[in-house]
Amino acid sequence: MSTNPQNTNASAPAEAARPSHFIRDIFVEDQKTKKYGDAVFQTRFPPEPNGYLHLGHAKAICLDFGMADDFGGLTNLRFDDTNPEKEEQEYVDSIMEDVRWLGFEWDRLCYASDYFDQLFEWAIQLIKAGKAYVDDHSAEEIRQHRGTLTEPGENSPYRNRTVEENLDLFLRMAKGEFPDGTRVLRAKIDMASPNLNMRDPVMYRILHASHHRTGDKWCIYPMYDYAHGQSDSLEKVTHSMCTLEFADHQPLYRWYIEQLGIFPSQQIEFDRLSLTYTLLSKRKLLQLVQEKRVSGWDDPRMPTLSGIRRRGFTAAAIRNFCAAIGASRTNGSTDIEMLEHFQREELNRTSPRAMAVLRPLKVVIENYPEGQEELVEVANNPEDPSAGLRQVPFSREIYIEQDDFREVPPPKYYRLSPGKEVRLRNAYFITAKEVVKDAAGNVVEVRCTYDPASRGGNSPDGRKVKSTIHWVSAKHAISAEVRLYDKLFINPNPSDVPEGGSFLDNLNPNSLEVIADAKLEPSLATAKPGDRIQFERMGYFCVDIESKPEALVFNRTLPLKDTWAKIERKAGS
RNA sequence: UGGGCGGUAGACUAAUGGUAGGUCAAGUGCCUUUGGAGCACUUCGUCCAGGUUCGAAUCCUGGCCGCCCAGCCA
Repeated sequence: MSTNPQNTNASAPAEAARPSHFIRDIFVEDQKTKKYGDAVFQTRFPPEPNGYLHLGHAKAICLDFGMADDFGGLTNLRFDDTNPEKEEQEYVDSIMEDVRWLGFEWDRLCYASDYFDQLFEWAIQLIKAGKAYVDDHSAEEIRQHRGTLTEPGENSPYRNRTVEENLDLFLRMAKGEFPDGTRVLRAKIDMASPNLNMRDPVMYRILHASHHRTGDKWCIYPMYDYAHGQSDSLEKVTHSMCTLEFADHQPLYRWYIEQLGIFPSQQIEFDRLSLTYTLLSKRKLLQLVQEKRVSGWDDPRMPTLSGIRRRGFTAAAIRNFCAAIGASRTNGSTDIEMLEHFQREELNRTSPRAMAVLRPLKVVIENYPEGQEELVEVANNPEDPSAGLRQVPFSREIYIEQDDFREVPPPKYYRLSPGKEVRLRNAYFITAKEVVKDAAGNVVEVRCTYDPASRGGNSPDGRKVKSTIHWVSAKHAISAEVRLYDKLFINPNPSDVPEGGSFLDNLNPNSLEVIADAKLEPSLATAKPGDRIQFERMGYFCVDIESKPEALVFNRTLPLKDTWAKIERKAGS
């Protein structure tokens, strides 16, 4: 079946229960009425290999493969490669990788280009039946004859050519006798149809372009509408799911199938995924890549599957998210927080913890013996005792987060400040005594004392402390580059721009902050690309693909929820 | 303005003529060696107007609002 066992986490709880939605209802009904007899349900995921897959495709993939899985059916991966000018092998490779990463395996690998011969034969059949004709009009002339949304189109003067003449011309088109754009093959339907797709749609255009799979065999290529339904039909696809903008194409999808008398696949349209603060348009994502607004298709800020994978997102979280949003026919916009929720839910459960100080502030513990060091025992994951324990070195000089000390604490600030006591996680209670400042008046060091009796983090006298902060022993710390990623856009709807503006105006100038020299606990020295770790109190991170043992690089996947930041924000506003 | 498709809390989504429910977000409290996590509680909704019905989010009529369509792209 389609779920790839390599990508399912055996220890993970069952994925979210399948909520009902209208597509599931159709499957249930078709199963009940045995609409397709004893044949198993067949679906397909039909990307055009002209870009990288993104979260919108993840929704489609989960629906195509997920529905088939749930009903004992099969799913094909089919590349919709009818336009040689935009399609490349690089994209087909990335698409296969992404589908598998998401956790799915196709039954058959197909290409629309596999059907070029059959499609050509069917075109001849339609010509012979008087249902298709060669039009000598230019693209411009065809457009002029198409009419408008409110006015019918006009018949082309070439519409009534004889079958013989159409056949001759079409064959010569295929032989390469005519230059690009000089003729097309059109279906003869109805130029007065209120549905513009039915106004004698183009079936074939002349394109002297090399195709990534068929090479130079063809110089005419079928249009999407002429290829898609028949491809579905050839693969015996029972449920052909696509997005809402194709609803107007359904009459044409059915027209070709009916005229040809072939297996009747049914098209079902659902709403495209729209996410706040996120752009899910291949064209615009391509622009970001080409204009180098991001480092590439796999920039961790990109909503591409390769981007969020590099960012540290997990396939299971994306699947759970897709299950939660379901499918409908309403166009709305899902809060990005929903996606982040499912990601945090999984990472909280599965990520080992470590201590890392992103913006170091030196702390000297004055009453801790000079030269002394010790190992403290720390849980790898408090959510998962089976993750075990590790030893973390402690010594007289440590780093804490700059944010965890305030010389003048604001109200409700529980962390370190002069005279206040806090707990160093898994280590000791310390009390701030005095600060050391540089010439500019910045605090560069905090002098503290510790309570030797509080080892492990509890005082025998039962004394409570308001806050626990993380730390790293200065002597043992390792350095790493940490990349803090934030939303790529500042506007919930990146496409929402004033007249004459561009979505680029909504780019978040602070979407990436690089910390060159973060201080990490030494256990992180062996972290490998792809490893996911929670830096305690800071967020979920993963080791970047560029990371090397001597030059570690961590990406922030998501910050932890930050209640203090919320309090501060409210106090500030 | 022709055609197609839709409107359920701030967001997404159930309820298929019979108690408007779930998730996210927001808020309050509890708990806590991550201001994390967890737990409990709370706020907030059927686009409008008529009609059918014992009963309407659901069916009917009429409005209003939103999205899609005039590529030899998919």
